[in-house]
Amino acid sequence: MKRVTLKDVSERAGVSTAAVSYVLNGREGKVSPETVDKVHSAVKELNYIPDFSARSLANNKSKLIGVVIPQTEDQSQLLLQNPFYSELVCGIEGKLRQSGYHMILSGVDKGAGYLDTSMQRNLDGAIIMGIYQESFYEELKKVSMPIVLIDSYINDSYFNVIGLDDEEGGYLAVKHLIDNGHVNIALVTGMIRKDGVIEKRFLGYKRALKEANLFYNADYVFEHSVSYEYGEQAGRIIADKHPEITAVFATSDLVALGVMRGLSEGGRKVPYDVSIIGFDDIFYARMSTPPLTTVKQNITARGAMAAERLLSAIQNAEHRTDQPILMPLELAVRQTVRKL
Amino acid sequence: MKRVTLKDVSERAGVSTAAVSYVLNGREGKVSPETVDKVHSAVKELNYIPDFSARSLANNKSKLIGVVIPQTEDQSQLLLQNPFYSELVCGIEGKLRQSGYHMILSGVDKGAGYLDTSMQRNLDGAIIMGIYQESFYEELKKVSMPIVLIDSYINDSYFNVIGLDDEEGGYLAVKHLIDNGHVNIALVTGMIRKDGVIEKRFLGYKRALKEANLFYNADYVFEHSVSYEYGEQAGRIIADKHPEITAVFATSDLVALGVMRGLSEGGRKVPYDVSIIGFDDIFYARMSTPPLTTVKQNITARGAMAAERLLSAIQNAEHRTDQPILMPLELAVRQTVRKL
DNA sequence: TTGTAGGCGTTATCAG
DNA sequence: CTGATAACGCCTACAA
Repeated sequence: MKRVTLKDVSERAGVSTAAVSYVLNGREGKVSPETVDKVHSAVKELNYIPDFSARSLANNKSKLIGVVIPQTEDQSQLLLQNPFYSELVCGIEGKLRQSGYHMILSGVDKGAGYLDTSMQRNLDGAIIMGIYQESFYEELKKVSMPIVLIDSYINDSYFNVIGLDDEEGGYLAVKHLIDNGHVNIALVTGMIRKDGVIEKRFLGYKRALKEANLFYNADYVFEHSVSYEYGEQAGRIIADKHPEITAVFATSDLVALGVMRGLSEGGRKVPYDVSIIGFDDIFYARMSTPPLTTVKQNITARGAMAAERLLSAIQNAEHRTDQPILMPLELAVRQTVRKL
Repeated sequence: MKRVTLKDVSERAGVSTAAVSYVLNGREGKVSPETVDKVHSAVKELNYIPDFSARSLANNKSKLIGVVIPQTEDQSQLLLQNPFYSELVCGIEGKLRQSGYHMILSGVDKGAGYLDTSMQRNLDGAIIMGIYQESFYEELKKVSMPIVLIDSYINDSYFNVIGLDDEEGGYLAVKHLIDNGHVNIALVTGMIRKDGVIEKRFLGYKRALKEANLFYNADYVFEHSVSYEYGEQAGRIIADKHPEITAVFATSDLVALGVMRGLSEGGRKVPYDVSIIGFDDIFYARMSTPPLTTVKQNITARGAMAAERLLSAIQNAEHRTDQPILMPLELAVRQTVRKL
C-alpha cells in the first residue's frame, strides 16, 4: 500500500501543501473556507494518514509519551505482575489515547539511563513510576521535557509529582488496628528507602504507635521486598515465632496477601488469631478470603491524573504545572481486622 | 540541550556523514578501520544519539512494535487488570527491548481500526491479543506488516499465530474432574464466540464428557463474560440452585476465582462440596485459598515467543514465518479438586 | 574507501 | 489568503 502524502492531497485538492498543512493543524483562520472544504474532501477520498515521523522531525513533537515502570529484581521483566502498576497503566493509557497520544511502555535497564530512549524517540514527556538512583533523575532533567513522577518523594521542583499522603495512610492503617485493641503490631514491608513511599508509611506507623503510647519494637519490622513471596515468608515467621503479635500492617496489598497465606500455613487464622491491613486496594484485595481491609487509593484515577497533568504541562510548554498533587486516601474496611 | 546530529559527528571525526552512517549501521566493511575508530570516538565524545524519527522517515523502519490488548466492556480501559494480559505484556516487552525495539501499548477504540495508528507510527509490526471483528483483520492486512496473533483462531495464513491447544486444555481439565469421580460438571465461561479460544475449550469439555459417556447438559453451561464478577455470580447460582453439581470447569482463572467466592458466599465449601478447575495459571491462581487447580500455560514465555516470532518475521521481511506455534499445556494440580 | 547530493513527509518562513 | 521553499536528521545511490 503506497503511502498517500501531503503532496498527493494538495495536488488532488488543487492547492499548495502549505494550505493542506494548515487545515490539518486546525489553523483554519489562515485559509479560505472553500480551500478547507477542498482539502477535507481530498483527504477523505485519498484516505490520507499523516506520518508522525515526518511531523516529529519537522517540529519536534512526537505525540509519544514514555511510561516507565520498575522491573523485577532480576532486572529482566516489568513489574506489571503487581496489579498496582497495571492499574496505573490502564489509567494512563486511557487518558493518553483519548487525547491523541501514544504510550511507549518500558522498563529501564539497570544502570542504563532513559536519556537515550527519550532522545531517540523525541518523547513529548514521560511518566516515571517507582524510585531510582539520583543519577537517573539528573539525566531526565537534561532532556528537558515535562515529567510526572509517581511514587517518588524526590524534592525537586523540576518534576511534577502525583503523590499520596503516604505518612497519613500508614497512620490511618495502624490507628485502625490500635482502635480495634491491638498492641503488638508488626510491619511487613519492602525495603525502606530514603525518599520512597514506604519510608513515609513507616513513619505513619511509628506516629500512630507513639500517639497511643505504644512501644516501637524494631523486632516487629519485617523488611525485605515488595512481593507476595516475601509476605508469605514473613507471615510464616510471625506464625512460628511471634505468638504475641496480633496484627500486621503490610505496606502493600500484594505483601499483605502473602502474609495472609504465610499466617494460615503457620496455622493461624485471619482475622481470628491475627488481624491484617494492607495498602493500595488493588483489584485483588477484595478477592482474597477473607477480603482484605486496606488503605484505599484510587489507582486508576491516579494514572489518569498523571496523564492529564503531563498533557497540560506539555501544552503549556512548562515543566511543572502546579504544586504536587496529593490524591485522596481512605480506609476500606473489610474482613481482616478483628476487634480484640 | 541542543541535538547532536550525524553531521556534527562527521565534522568532529573529520569524515563524511556517509561514513558515519555506515559505521553506525554496522556496514563496517565499507569503511577503513581507522575511520571506524575515529567515528566511534567522536560519537562518544559528543554523546551522539540518533533520531529515530529521521531514521524512520529515511528508511521506513521505526523499531516500534504495536501491541494491542482488549478493553473493558465499556470500551474505555485496557484489560490489563486481567493478569493474563499483563503477564503476556511482560514477556513481550522484555524480549523487544532486549532487541532494540520499543512497544506502543494500546487498546483500540470500538469500531475504529488500527490502520491509522500503524501508518502514523510506521510500525514495524504488531502483536494483537484477543479477538475482533472480521473487518479489523482485513484492515490489518492492508498495512502489510508482520503480525502475530495471540488467542485467535482466525484461519488466515497471512498471520502468525502463537496458540495453544485449547481444545486439549479443556479436555484435560474436564477429564481430571471426571477421573476424580465427578459427573455433574458445570462450565462457567465468557461468551463462546466462533473462532475464539473459549469455543475450543468448550469443545474439549464436551469431548471429555462424551468420552466418559456423560450427558451434556446445556443447563450446566454458564456463559457470560470473562470477569471475576461474573464468576462470582455464577458461583452463587450454582450454590443456590444446583446442589447436584459437584464440579466446575471455568475457562479462565479469573472467572474460577470468582466462582470460588460465589460458592463460598452461597455456603458451599471448595473443594469439599464443589471442586473447581481453572485455565491459564495466572499468578493469582496459587494465591487463592485454597490454591487453584488449573490448566497451566506459561504465559510470559508465550509473550516472549510472540515477540521473537515477530522480530524474526520482520528481519526476514516476510509476514509469516512458519506454521502456527502451539505452546505446551499441563495440569497444575493444587487443592481445589477433591476425589469423590 | 570516501564524499556529495537527493529524497523521505511535514512544518514554517517569507514573499507574493 | 496563498504558494514556493528551506529546514528537520538520516540514509543511500552514485560519483570520485
